[in-house]
Amino acid sequence: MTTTQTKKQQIYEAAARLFRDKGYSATSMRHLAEAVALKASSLYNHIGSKEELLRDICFENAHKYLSGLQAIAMTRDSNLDKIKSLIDLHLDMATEDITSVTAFNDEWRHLSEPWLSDFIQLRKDYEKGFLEILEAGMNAGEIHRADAHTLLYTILSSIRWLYDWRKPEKPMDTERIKQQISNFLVRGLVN
Amino acid sequence: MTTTQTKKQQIYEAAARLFRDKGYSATSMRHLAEAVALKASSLYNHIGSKEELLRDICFENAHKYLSGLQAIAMTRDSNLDKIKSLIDLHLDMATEDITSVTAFNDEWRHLSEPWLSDFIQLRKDYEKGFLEILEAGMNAGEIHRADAHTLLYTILSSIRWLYDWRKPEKPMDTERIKQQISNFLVRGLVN
DNA sequence: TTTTTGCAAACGAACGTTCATTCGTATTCG
DNA sequence: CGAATACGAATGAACGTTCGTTTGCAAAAA
Repeated sequence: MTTTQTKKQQIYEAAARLFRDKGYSATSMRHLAEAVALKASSLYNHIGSKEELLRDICFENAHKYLSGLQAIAMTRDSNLDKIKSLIDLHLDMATEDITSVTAFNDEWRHLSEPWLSDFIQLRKDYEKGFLEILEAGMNAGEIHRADAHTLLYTILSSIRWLYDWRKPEKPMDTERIKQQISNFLVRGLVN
Repeated sequence: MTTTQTKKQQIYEAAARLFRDKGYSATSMRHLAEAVALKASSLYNHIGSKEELLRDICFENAHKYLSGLQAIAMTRDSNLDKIKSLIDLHLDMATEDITSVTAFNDEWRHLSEPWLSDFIQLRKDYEKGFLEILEAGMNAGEIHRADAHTLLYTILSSIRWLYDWRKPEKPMDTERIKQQISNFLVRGLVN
């Protein structure tokens, strides 16, 4: 059974993919319309504006990351296990929705005020929560001591290629790749 | 003594910075002109076109990476030491020229044919050389066995935040950060 | 019938670029 | 020397094109 999508959903998915492939600025409404078999003017029967598309995509993903972080933070797991869960969260988001994550990492800068400030605040909140777990892990002797900011950004960046990589030359086993990345990062962290 | 720059050099540097901050498509010639205290039409006394700027920046960096790789590959170092040198190469490029590296990693996709194909070929060559060293390191038992592509892309991505990160809140000790990133990655690689 | 959807046409704005012209400063020539 | 010439650099105006978006109206769905 192929799940039926509303035209609005189709537009949002096509927009996310185009924003990823060409970037927000290089994506025109006429291109987007073509991707969903419409004319540009018809798009406005379903959406408000081009920036509204970007805005919704960015904030939807930001909230996914934040709620994922909060769920992990309130468990009773060890700090190392929390970090492993966070890495898994990023890997899952990257593999399950390879289009939208780029918006969260790259295209948000094309937001205009006041949403730009709002988004930056959400990102800061996320980083703060992640940093606290990293530092707690260091204080507990679970992970190698280093500048937490450096570790955080290195971890976040290292997963970017998964949704950034455009050449699906082989449908490689996603689970295997995820585990290898996780292994690699955790080996670099643990004491 | 402040070294005197030609207007052309100023334009290229401003362009690299704008391409990094706003992206190629969102950077207008009128913006760029303002950044070097000119009117848009005056830019064309010094440069050929907007895309020529992108092209030169992309290929200059691509060749820097490739020559760095070749120099490292022909040494008699162990494979692990070669990988350490490659990581250092990326860290050095990222910290010494924080503007242009983005072009190499992100903005090259806005090139048009035939330069786009040429650039992709250069990137493939680079990846091939890096992969060979990684695989040799695995065969020699120097680094942990895993899918080499996965390791390569994870390493390359993990360094991106250095030139991507826009908030120089503290002038943190660059050498310290570089060493911590290198430590983190090498710990994840070694057997 | 009322509401939703699609489209052609058109809007002002911004885009990269070209053009004729001007200004200042060297270089050449009488 | 002074006058004539050449040239690099900067500019405002305008070009054709594309941009995001609006409008008015027809067809389809409810």
